[in-house]
Amino acid sequence: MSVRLHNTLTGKKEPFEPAEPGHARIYVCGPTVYDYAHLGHARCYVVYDVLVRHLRSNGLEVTYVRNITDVDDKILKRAAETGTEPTELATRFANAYAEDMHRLGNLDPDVEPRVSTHLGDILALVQRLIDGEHAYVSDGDVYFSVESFPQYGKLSHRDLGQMKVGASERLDETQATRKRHPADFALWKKSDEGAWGWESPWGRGRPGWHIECSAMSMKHLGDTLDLHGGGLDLVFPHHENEIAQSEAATGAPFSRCWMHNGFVEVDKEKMSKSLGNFFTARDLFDRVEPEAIRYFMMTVHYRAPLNLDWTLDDAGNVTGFPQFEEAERRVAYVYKTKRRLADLPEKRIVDGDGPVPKELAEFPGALRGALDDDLNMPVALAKLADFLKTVNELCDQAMRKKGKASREAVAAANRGFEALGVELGLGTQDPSAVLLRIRDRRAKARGLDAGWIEAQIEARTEARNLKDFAEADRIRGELVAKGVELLDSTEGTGWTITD
RNA sequence: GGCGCCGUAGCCAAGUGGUAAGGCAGAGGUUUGCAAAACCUCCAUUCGUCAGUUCGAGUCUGACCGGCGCCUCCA
Repeated sequence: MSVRLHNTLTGKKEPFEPAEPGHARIYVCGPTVYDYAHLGHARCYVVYDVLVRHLRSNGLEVTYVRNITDVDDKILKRAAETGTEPTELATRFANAYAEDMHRLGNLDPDVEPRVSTHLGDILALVQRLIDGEHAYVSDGDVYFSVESFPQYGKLSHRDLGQMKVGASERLDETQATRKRHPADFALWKKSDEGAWGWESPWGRGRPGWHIECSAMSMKHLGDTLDLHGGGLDLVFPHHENEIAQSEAATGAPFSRCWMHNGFVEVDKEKMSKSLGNFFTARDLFDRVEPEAIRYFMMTVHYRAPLNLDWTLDDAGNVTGFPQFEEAERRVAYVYKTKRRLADLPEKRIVDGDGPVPKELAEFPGALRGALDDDLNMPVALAKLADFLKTVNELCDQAMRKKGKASREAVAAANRGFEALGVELGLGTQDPSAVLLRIRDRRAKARGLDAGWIEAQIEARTEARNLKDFAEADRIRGELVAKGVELLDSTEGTGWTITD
């Protein structure tokens, strides 16, 4: 089975085959580090993380490059507003970003190039475009001439003549007067004396937004990439411009496949920094297990919009995120099931006893099959639901009086959890640690003290031992009223917090 | 004006032209001192509307209604 992906360039699902058999070269547009990563970023990078994991599990060697834009006018602006040095600000948010990515369970890219360390490559590429008459110098700026690249618009399927110039009402008037064509875009922007900038053959300045990705991707992956990814908002102009400048420079196709993920939305509107309607990943980490955020990102197909809901109190404060809470329950279910399986007593496991349930045996393949089909993560989660149900059934059976589980079935279940981690990056943590963290976070949110709860449980256990069920139920009723759910078992009484 | 996306149960959400996955919520049940957890059963004759193509359409075509994105800040 081969991986099929939707290619923005052709608008179709196509088999993904790297130019060099067995080795995929992938570039994903990373963030501009002037603020914390929000849920839109989280979604994007979880999507490409799953892609890379899946391609690797299919036996491909993957070189995954994801840049960090640490030189940009937004950084400059934010630095000025906050009285920070631009470099310092960028470093701070780049570090925070790395931490957020780790908490989301994303693997590190193989290369994480930064604009600040690739100025030489950028200058060389700009010069090459000028030499090839695809770019021109204008009053200290350098612009790419879109008319010099007849295929301009092929990615976003638009025609230069039919685009409404200034439709976004964001025209830069200074630039407009320096351009030959309104769609020409800056490769290099003039910086004032003393302002953030670098020396160049055209004077002191800084790179335009698009040129960095061309320069850095070609430097680390060569002239032609197998796949280039990013958010849907990058199709135009960012990726269109990358294609134009790269292909104009090299004459080679820039990327063989283009992949774009849909937005996280709020009230059906795109979540974005400029609209101010965003929640940062960190805001959410305080409320739910980071893995629940990762899980939530997989509940919708990556190209479809993902609408976010939350609840408010009378004062308008955010009280909760139902979708994340549901995702957290599912993540807890994954770990509870994994722990049950691991805790099956050895004496309950017997050799050669009965067939392995097909939901267990077939799960790794089902997971791969779902991801092969344009990274269909919702289907992968549906297969996961079937798998977990069957694992619990296996455990239920084993734990019944005189119950047994076959060693083969247990082994198949373990292989299933392994596949889950490899493919989706879920369920790889220590179950008890995750479950305890979830419980403690919820208890804290309700202002409950674990010591007090456990003292209550002890009192109840004593009452139960004396068969004083009225008292035992009274204590439990009190705890339930506070959101504490008790779980009696042969090993004692555990507790969780309802949400 | 141009390009593109979406509309599936109370909610979320998959769905190669062959007769509606999965999750949440809800209803019964197994289990339990009672619960919880876990498991089992049930829960869309129907896929925004109307036409058309087809033996057959949620899936293809057209029109319409409703929502959204992009057209040089964006993941």
